[in-house]
Amino acid sequence: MAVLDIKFTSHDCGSCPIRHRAVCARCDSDELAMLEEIKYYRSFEAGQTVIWSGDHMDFLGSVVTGVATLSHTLEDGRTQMVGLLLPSDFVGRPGRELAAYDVTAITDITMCCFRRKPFEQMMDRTPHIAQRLLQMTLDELDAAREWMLILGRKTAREKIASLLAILGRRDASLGLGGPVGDEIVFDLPLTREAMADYLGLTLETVSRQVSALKKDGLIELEGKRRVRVPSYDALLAETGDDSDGGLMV
Amino acid sequence: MAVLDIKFTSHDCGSCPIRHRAVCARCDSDELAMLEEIKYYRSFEAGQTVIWSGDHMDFLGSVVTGVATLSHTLEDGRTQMVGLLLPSDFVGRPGRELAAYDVTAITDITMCCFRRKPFEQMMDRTPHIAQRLLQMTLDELDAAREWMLILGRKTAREKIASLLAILGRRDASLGLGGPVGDEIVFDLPLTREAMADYLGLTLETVSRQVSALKKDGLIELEGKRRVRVPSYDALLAETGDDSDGGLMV
DNA sequence: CGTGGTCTTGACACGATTCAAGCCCCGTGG
DNA sequence: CCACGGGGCTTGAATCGTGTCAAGACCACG
Repeated sequence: MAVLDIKFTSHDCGSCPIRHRAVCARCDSDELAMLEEIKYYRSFEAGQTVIWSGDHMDFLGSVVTGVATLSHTLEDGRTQMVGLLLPSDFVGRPGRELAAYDVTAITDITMCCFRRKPFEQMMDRTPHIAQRLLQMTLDELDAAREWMLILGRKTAREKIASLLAILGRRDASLGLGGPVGDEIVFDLPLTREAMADYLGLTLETVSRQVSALKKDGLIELEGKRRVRVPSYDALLAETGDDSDGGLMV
Repeated sequence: MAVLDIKFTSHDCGSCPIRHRAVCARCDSDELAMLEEIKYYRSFEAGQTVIWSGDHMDFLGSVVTGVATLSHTLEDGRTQMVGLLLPSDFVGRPGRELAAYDVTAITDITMCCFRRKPFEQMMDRTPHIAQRLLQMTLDELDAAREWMLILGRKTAREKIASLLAILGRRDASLGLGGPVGDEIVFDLPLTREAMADYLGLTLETVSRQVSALKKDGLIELEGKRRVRVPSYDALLAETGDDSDGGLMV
């Protein structure tokens, strides 16, 4: 997490760490200047709720640093995570005033927030923002569908393996802990309970299956939150996906 | 299904039954004329596969009549439906050449197909199409997230009740079988197996829970495929969602 | 050194799956 | 006209995986 935990304080889009991946990725300098007019930063500590489902949202925004979650809760307390928000991910839906999900910071986070009305007006005028948002939304939809397969059809062991594979793939693509053979190492930004809410399991089952994968030599733990995967391919074989990798993008 | 089963043969967008809900909804007459240039119709019979995951797709398109599904299959045969495509729903992803999911007709269907390349060029030029596609994609993402909650956290009984509530809500919104009290009646376009693939269950469990809901008076069946719900509110109470209706849109 | 949060492990219960048998309905062919 | 066959569906019995409840370990922090 070291890289992601740096508090981002500058107000200059030019030096923003998510400049080229967020909703503003395609904007030119004029458009960025307009965004600077309507944006502000907010920070939340790990564990804080950013927004409650049903709340009025007067902003839309991007996660700049840290990790947050989107989740649904049933009245009896069962909760299902429906989105894992990493740096550059977008929060809120243009045209919707009331939040549809709970948003919770699970590490300390910084968000870049745009005032709703001017942002929506800007979306209508500058296609670059809408184009990028469409691309990001299509990516999220793909991720949601892969996730649905995990929730609906995989065993507990396959679910854990899939989650670790997804997190590992992401960190590998960021170039943290470069590839040595197909070994990968990464930090787990989720508690056992958050993993359970992601996967539709109980935290006890998560704990048992993590232990089982460890016993079988598929993963090693340094502390509770740092994971070493000696063979990424061996891990993939435990996900139940097609042998070609499964995680088509 | 009577209304949806009508074969649509005209090539004139003006009289198209999904003119105002599909990806072309915002297009003006000039834009429609351009679409007419690059479109063609295809029909598939119930049970036919429209596209296999991994196939090259040389078109994008909309379901005009009938019902189709999007699904993932694991190598050992477990399958999870990840999309239920109703008239006006869009198939394919701009910029992606290879299909990511299997598309299957579950009733006879008609599709309005656009040749890929010219459609993608047109998307870049005319914001009306991209705007509408963004809106539709955001709706699908919401549906996928509601679906994830169902898959991850609901019991078999709640899953069945939720699916029936979703299908009933849709048919009610189309004004078929108008509201009498809160009774609704609708056709079930899905087999027990398709319902199972939707909900991450086995077909036996689906059958058992449908029987249980029937025994408890929450639904009545006329034949296997026509459902009467005497009280929609009572059905909602079985979904496990918040009492306020849960299905926020 | 105590406290609280997080995680692990065990024993047991229960809900969903699996495997199997048979029903219902409709279309086909004798 | 009826027998036959098959697809879709239902139901039962046994099994298995995951959830539930409970106890305790580990670790950071005051």
